[in-house]
Amino acid sequence: MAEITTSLSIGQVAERTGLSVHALRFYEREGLFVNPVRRGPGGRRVYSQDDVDWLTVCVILRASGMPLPALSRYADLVREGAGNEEERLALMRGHQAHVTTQIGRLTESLDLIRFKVGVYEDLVEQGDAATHQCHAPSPSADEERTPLLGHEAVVE
Amino acid sequence: MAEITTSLSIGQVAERTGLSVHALRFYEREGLFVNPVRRGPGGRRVYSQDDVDWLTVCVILRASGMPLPALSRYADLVREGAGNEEERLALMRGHQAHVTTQIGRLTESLDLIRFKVGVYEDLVEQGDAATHQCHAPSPSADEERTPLLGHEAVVE
DNA sequence: GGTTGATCTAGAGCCGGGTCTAGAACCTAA
DNA sequence: TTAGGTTCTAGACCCGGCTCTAGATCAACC
Repeated sequence: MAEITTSLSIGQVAERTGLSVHALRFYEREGLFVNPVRRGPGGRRVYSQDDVDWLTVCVILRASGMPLPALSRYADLVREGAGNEEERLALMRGHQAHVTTQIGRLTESLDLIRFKVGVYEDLVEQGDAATHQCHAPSPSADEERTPLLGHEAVVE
Repeated sequence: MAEITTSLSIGQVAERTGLSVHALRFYEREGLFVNPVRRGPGGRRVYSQDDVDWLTVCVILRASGMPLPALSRYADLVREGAGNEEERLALMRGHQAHVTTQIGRLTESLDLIRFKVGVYEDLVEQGDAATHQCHAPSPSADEERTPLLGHEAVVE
C-alpha cells in the first residue's frame, strides 16, 4: 500500500508499453482510452498504472489485427460501465473468429512455404554435390509441376 | 494435348486468382511477374496458365504477409533461372520464420481474447440470472485484477 | 540565468497496398 | 451500325496507422 496512484509521464508509458509517444497521443485522439488522460501542472499528460494495463491489452489486440475503430468502440463500452457485456462479448467473439481464421490462413500458407523450402534445400544440396563431384546436370526443367494441397504447385 | 497454351484475358485471370484487374496491372508494374506479360492484337494483355499458377503462389505469399518488394525479388530470382537457389532458399526461410512467429503471436493473443470471452460469458450469464431471479448484485467492482499469462490482466 | 531535454499542439507527411478515374481504343452481337 | 462490355494508359486518390515537424512551453540542473 505504499504507492497511492502511480503517475507516469508519456515517456515512461511509451517505454513500458512499447508504443511511441506519438502513438500515445494519437491513440488518445482516436478515443482509445477508457478514462480521459489527466493533466499535471503545465498541461502535461499524467498516466496511471491502469492506463498502462489498458494499453497493454490494446497492444495485444492491435497485434492480433483488431482495427482502431473496434478498439475505440471497445473503450466506449468499457467507459459506459456495466450493463453492456453482451456487446463486449459480441465484439470479442468477432475478433476471436477473425484471429482464428487468420491463424488458419497462415498455417495453410506455411504448408506451401515449407514445401518450397524443401524443394530449394534439395536443389542446393544437389548443386553442392555437382560442384564437388563435377557432374550431374541440373534436375530436368526449371519449371516442373508437383501436386500440393490438391491444386498444382509450380516449382520455380 | 488439346490446349497448346491457354491464353486468358485480364478479366479471366482476375476471376481465377481473386485479384482485381487493377491489382493485376499494379503487380505487373511492381515487377511481380516472372515473364513479361504478352500482348495480343490491340495491345491487350494475354496471360497463360503458368501466369495464373504463379499468381496463385503470389496470392498465398501475400496472404501470409510477404511484402511486395520481397515478392518482386523472388520473381527476379526465378526469372534469372537456375543457379540462385541458395538465395531463394534464404528468402523463403526468412518468410517462413516470419510466418511462424506471426502464428505464435496470434496464438498468444488468442489466449487473452479467449480469457475475455470467458469473462463476458460469465457476466452475461449472471446478468441473465439476476434478471430472471430479481436479485444478485453485479460481481464486486467493474475493474478487478486477474492473473493471466504471467502478467496481470485487467477485466474490463 | 542559461542550457538541456521532455513535453505540448496542430497539422503535414509517409508507407504499403492497392483502387479509381478519365478518355481513348477495341471487340463482339444484334 | 450502333451499342455494350472489356481493356488500355497515366496518374490521382484512398485508407489505415502511424510518424514527424515546427514552434512554443516547461522542468531541472549547473
